[in-house]
Amino acid sequence: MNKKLTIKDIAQLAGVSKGTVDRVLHKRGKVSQKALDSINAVLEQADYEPNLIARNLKNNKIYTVCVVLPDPASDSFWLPCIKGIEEAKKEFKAFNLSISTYYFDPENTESFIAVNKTVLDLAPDAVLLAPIFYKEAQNAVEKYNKHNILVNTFNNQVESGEVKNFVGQDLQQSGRIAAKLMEVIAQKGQIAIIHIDEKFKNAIHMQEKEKGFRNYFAQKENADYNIITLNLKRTNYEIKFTDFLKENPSLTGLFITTSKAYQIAEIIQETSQNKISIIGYDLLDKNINYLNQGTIDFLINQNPKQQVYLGISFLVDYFVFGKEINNTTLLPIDIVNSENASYYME
Amino acid sequence: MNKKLTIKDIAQLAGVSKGTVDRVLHKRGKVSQKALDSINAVLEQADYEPNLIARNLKNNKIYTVCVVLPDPASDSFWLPCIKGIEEAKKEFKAFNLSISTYYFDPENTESFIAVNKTVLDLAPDAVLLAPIFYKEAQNAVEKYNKHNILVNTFNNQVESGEVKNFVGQDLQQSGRIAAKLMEVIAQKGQIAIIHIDEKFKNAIHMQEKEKGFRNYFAQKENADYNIITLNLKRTNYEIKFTDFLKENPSLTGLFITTSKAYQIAEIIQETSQNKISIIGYDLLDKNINYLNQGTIDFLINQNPKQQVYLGISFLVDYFVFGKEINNTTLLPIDIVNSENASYYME
DNA sequence: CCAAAAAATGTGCTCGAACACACTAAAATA
DNA sequence: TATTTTAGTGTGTTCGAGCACATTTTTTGG
Repeated sequence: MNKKLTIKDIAQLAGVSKGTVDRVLHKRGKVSQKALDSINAVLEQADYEPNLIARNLKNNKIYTVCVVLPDPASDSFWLPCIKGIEEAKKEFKAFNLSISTYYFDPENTESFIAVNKTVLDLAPDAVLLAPIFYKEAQNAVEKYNKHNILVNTFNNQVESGEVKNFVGQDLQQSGRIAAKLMEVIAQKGQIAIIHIDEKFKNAIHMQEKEKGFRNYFAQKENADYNIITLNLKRTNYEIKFTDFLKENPSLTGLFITTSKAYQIAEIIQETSQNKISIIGYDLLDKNINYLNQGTIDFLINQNPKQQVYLGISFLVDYFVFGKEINNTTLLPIDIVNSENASYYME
Repeated sequence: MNKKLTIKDIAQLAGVSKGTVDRVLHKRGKVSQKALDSINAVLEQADYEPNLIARNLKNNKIYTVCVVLPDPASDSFWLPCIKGIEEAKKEFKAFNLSISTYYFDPENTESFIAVNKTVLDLAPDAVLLAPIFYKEAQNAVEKYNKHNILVNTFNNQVESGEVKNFVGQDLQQSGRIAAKLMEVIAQKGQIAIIHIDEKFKNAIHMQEKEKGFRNYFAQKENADYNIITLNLKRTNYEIKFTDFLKENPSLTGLFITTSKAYQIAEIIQETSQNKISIIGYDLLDKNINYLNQGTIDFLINQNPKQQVYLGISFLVDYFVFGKEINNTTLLPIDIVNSENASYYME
C-alpha cells in the first residue's frame, strides 16, 4: 500500500503504455495531444518522483576523477586531504566512481604544470584541483575545459566561469574572526600580523586574511592596538623574528596567516617573558602541540579534509544523481582551542 | 574496460553459476567445498563490492520515520531542527523515505508520553527521538522496541542497549571547552556557573557541563579563579541574579550552561560596571544579538540542526543501503564568536 | 546395482527506468 | 485504390542482486 508510484503506475492511470509516459517525461515528442493531456493530468496530482536507484542501475559507466593537490610530504597542511579522499572513496565506493590522486611540488610551478599535463592525458571525467598557482591554474582549467573535463577547485579560488564549483573559506572573514579573538585575549599594545611562507604561492591568501584582520579593528575604531605587519621567509626567519621581537617590546599579540605558527611559537616559548597571544591556522601536529602547551591560544581550522571530501561528493551528486551543483561552497570557519581540537582532526 | 565486477563476473571467473556465488556471499550453505574454494580464491583477489543500487532496486517499500522533539514554539533551541528535517527530506526524497515530525511540550511529561503513544500507534519503521525526560524516554524506547520499531536518539542520551544510535555532544568536554575559553578571557577573580532553566529536564545536561568546567580548572591547579555555582528558575531569576551580583562584586566571568544566556546578558548589560565575561550555549537570535554587542563573549554551538540531519541520514544508511550504524556519534563542539556565527546558523 | 533421498548447482524471474525497436493506424503520395 | 511515409504507441530487453524453483549430480540404503 505504501509504495512509490512508478512509470508503470502512471501509465496505467493514464490509460497508455509506459513507453508513452517515458516520452512525455523526457520530452522526446512523438506523443498525441490526447495522450499528453491525460498523462499530464495524472502527473499533476500524483507527484511522481523517478527512482534514482533504478535510473542509475543501467548507467554502469565508471566516472574517473583525478584529485590534484600539493604533496603533503612537502607541506603537511595538505595531509588531512588524504584522509578526506580515503573517506570519500569508501563512502562512494558503491557508486561508479574511480578516484585517483596526483601530487605536485608546492614550491615548483613546473611540477604543477607537468602533473596537470599528465592528468589531462588521462582524460578523466572530472578534476578536483587545488589551484595554488593562480596563473598556471587558470591555464590548466582552460585546457581541461577544452577537452570537456569538468573542473572543481578547493582551498584556492580561481576567477573563472569555467570552474564548476569551488569549496573553501572566506579568507577575509577568517581574518576578522582572528581579529575578534585577538581583541578578547590580547592586552592593549602592539599586534603583529606575520606572513611566513616558503614562497609566494600563498600571497593572495595571506593578503586577504590581513585585510579582514585590519578591517575589523578599523571598523571598531579600537585604538587599544597598534597593528603592524611582518613578512618572513623560510631562510632566515629565526634571526629576523628574534630581532623583530627586540625592536618591538610592547608586542601583546601575533596573528600568523599561514600554517607555520609553530615556528613562531617555538621562538616565543624560548625567549619571551611577558604573555604574547598567538593565533594561527591549521591543525598540524606541531601547532596542536603548542596549542596544548598554551603558547598558541587559538587555531583557525581551514578544514582541508572536508574541502576535498565535499568537492568529491559534489561530483557524485553531479554525475551519479544528475544534480546541479552550486558555484561556491563556503565552509564554516572553526575556532579551535586545546579542548575541541580533537573533533576537527577526526 | 573500466567496469565494476558483478556477481556474474565472479561466477564466470570461478567457473560456476551466479546462484552458487550468491550462496557463498550470503553464507546460505549448500555449496561443495570445491566450488567454495574456487569462488573464495576469486573473491580474494578481485575485491568484489555488491552494487548497492541494484541491491535496493527490488526493495520498493517506503520507510516511515517519525521525528519526535520538543515544540520549537516553547523552546527556540529546537528551531534549527525544523531546517535540518527539511533538508533531510529534500536530500533523501529520491530514496524511499517518508519523514513526519511530532512535537511535544518540553515542560510537560504527559505531553511527551502522549505524543509517543500516538507515534507508537502509527507503527513507523523508525523513531528519531529527543529524549529530554529520562525516565519516560526509557519507557518509550522499551515500548518501541517491543513493537520492533527502531529507535535513534539525539541531543540527549538514554542509557539503553535498545537505542540503535545516538547523535549528540560530549557534554563534559563542552564544559572543558568553556573553561579553557574562560581562562583565556576572564580576569582573575570569581567565576560563576549558572544553571538557568524552566524545569528539571536539563538537569543531567547542566551537571555534566559543570563537571567538565570544574575539572578543567582543578586539573590545571589554577588558583586564579574561585568557582561558584548558582541555580536559577524562571519565576524569579531576575531578582535572584541581581542580588547575587551585589553579593559577589568580584565576579569576572559567567558560564551559563543552558541556552538562556541572553537572560543573564540583559541584566549584565544594564547593571554591571566592570567587564564580566560571558560564555553560553546555542545560537538563538537573542544570544547572537548579545554576542554581536559584545556582552556575550562566546557561544558554544550544540548544533541541533546537524544532530537531526545526521540522525535521519543514518536511518537512510541503515534502511536503504543496509549499512550498520555506529552506536554513538559525537559532533564537534563549535566555538562561536560574533564573526563566525553566521556559518553555523546557515 | 538401482531407486530414492539429499546435496549441489543452474536458470529464470523480479525490481524501475531507459531506450531501441517493432508495430499499428492514419495520412500522404503515386 | 495501392503503396509509401510518418506520427503515435506498445513491447521487450538491459542493468545487478536476490531469491524461488528447476535441474543435475552425488550419496545413501535396501
